[in-house]
Amino acid sequence: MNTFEKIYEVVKQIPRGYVATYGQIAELAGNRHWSRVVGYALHSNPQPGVIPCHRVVTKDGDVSRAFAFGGQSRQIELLKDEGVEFVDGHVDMENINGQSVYSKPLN
DNA sequence: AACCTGACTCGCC
DNA sequence: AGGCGAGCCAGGT
Repeated sequence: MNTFEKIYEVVKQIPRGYVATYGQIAELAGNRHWSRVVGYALHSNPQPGVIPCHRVVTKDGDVSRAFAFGGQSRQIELLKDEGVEFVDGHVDMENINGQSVYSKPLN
């Protein structure tokens, strides 16, 4: 399984209402240094509709500025619609489900 | 075929 | 405290 495959697997397992950071995904995929690759992998987005790339945010909880899916606003709306708390235009990194962001087990 | 760049993040200086 | 470099992979020029 190549790097992209792993990344996609991890991203696809992000539960609704949660968000994951690039670093988190990279780490779960194998190496935390893949954060950059994670972004690129999502950029390719080979399987739209299957890979919830809108649930992936930066470590600051901000959506990617180059989100080519309808704009950051669109991504934020989607997340809000899933129950993700937003504060000042970014994901509430401290209060999602009472936990810290996406601390759910990703296996 | 080699080099550059890109949806990132962390550690040093 | 802010800025810069390093580490990863794939696709385009």
